Amino acid sequence: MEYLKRTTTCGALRKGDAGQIVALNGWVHRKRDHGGISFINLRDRYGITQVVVDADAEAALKASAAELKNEYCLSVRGRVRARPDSMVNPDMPTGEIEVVVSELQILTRCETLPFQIDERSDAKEETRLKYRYLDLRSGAMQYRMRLRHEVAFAVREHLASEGFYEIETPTFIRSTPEGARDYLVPSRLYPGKFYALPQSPQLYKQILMVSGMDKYFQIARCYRDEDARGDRQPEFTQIDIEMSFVKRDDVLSMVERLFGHVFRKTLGEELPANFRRISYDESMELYGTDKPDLRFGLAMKDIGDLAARSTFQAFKDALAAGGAVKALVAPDKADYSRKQIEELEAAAKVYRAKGMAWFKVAAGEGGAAAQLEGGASKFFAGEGAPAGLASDLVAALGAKSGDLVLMVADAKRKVACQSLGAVRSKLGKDLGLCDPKRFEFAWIVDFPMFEWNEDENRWEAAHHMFTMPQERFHATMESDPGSVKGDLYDLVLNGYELASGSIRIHDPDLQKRVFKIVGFSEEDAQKKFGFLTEAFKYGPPPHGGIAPGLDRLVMLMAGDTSIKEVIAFPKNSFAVSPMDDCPNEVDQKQLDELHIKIVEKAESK
RNA sequence: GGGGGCGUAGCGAAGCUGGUUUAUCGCGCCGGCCUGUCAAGCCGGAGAUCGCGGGUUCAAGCCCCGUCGCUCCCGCCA
Repeated sequence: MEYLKRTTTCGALRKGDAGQIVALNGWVHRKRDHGGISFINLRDRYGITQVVVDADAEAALKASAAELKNEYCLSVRGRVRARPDSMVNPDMPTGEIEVVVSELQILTRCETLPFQIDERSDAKEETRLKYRYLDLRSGAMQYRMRLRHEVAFAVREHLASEGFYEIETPTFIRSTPEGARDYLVPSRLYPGKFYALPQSPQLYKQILMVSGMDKYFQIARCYRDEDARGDRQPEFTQIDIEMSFVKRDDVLSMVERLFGHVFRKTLGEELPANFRRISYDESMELYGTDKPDLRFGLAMKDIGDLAARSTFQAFKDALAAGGAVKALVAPDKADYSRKQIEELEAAAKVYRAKGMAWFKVAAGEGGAAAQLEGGASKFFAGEGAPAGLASDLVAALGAKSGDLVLMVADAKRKVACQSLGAVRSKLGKDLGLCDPKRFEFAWIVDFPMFEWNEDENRWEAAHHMFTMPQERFHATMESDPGSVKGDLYDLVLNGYELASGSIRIHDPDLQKRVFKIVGFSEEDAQKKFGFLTEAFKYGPPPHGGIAPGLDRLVMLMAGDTSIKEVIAFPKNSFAVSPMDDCPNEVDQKQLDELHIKIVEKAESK
């Protein structure tokens, strides 16, 4: 049967349209049947319009209306009517009008839903993913998909305006070492050989610079076979960018302009022209992480000197072992219960802290210096503690009466910082300091170039092997790899790493030295990256780039905490798609063609 | 690889220390009433092998063992 095609959408009609005859297509969002009269909220992507089957409608029409259930797909024709003043719904954009139905077609029917499609639906993620097509009908998901589209569009708009070319790179590439596990694609034509799906287009974009493309970008799908997290999926999308003849600050300001445009266009939000910059070392010392949430302060302090004067053996041992003692002031939280403090300690222990010490600050009597109370106070103010230590500590922390002080010591400086940093994050959340409507960007710069791998007893690249070591370290690179800073930068937003990038090495000799430090022999380099080193023999330009994560960006803009919310068809935490039950077995014939044999894992115990 | 949490009707939850029960509640669903609702309202109804398997017990949704699934985190991963 020919269906009645819409003349407008469910979000379009206003008071001025009264009197018009219109046709609408959409889904029954809700129905209210009053016996004589019935109201149907008809929904499409553009909005919701109330359509009315009046009491004096003909019998056949009333019969059709009586049949309607949620999510039936309809076509209706009717006259737009201004609602009487008392019946205007100010919460609906179309609330001043309704459509009086003269013709109603049920296009398709809908079975009882597995969950309700509205703002109140609180179905489990598992169920939502299985019926993703229904979940995507909800207003919240429609908003997320629209925002994602608009962000991607604004990215293209802005980068094109700055002269970038969008260039596609292959998704079947050769497997390269380092980084995450690759997803592999077997080759039918070449038995025993495999393509890999790219973890990122890193090598291609550098080669495009050698090709003189000058400014490249791509909204690129990336694949990493690692365990999922709230902000991680096996496949995800990066706004991949690379530029020639630039230095670090050129890349940073380009990104500041890009994000400024994107936030202005999509959220109407004005970002600062420049984002603050924090060195990696400072970020670790103050916030215990390289991706601090800067919507709140609660910065940590180093109290090593003061802890050394205390009688707290655990602290002194940590310091003697070359570690650190870090402290954090929770303002006005002296009323925290034992249980609340234990919950904070649990957060610290996740990052391998052995414990968390604390004390409360109370007013001294008669204007005397502040008193320490409870927990570890006796080590600073008790018997045997040096006179004045307590007040020195309170002064150094800038604490006042009524504050709670939290401390973590560890023989490893990083463990102390990360653990108390986790406490800081939890405190920020618990105290409601993480307003999802606020966007606090920062650049983290001066990352270490190399990290010592304790298991393998060797240096490895903290970022990747093509990162430029900062020039001031070129002379001492081999003698002291640990102190070399790379020309590296991360963009962080509200506690998430939003982008990561670097200036790359374009000098083949320097590249060889870096390979050597991370134990990558010339033969290895030749075998794995031969095409790149070969390309770099032919006049490569100085270049650098960055790759903001589109999923995380949209997630934060939408106020979500999982990128699954802003991906149309995500995988669950076990890399499975519950809707289509993927991954799944394939036919033996397909395996045969690919020369692949499945070997059952032997039962081991 | 490791740790925390969860699994009770289509959905979301409650169910105390194992026992006065026929496993409770809200939404949804089915039937009826209702002319202005917009999370409509009122009356009635159906719907559950309490994830699965085993064990302890006079008695198990609740305790024990195993197993499957989901979720968050550490590791891993830029």
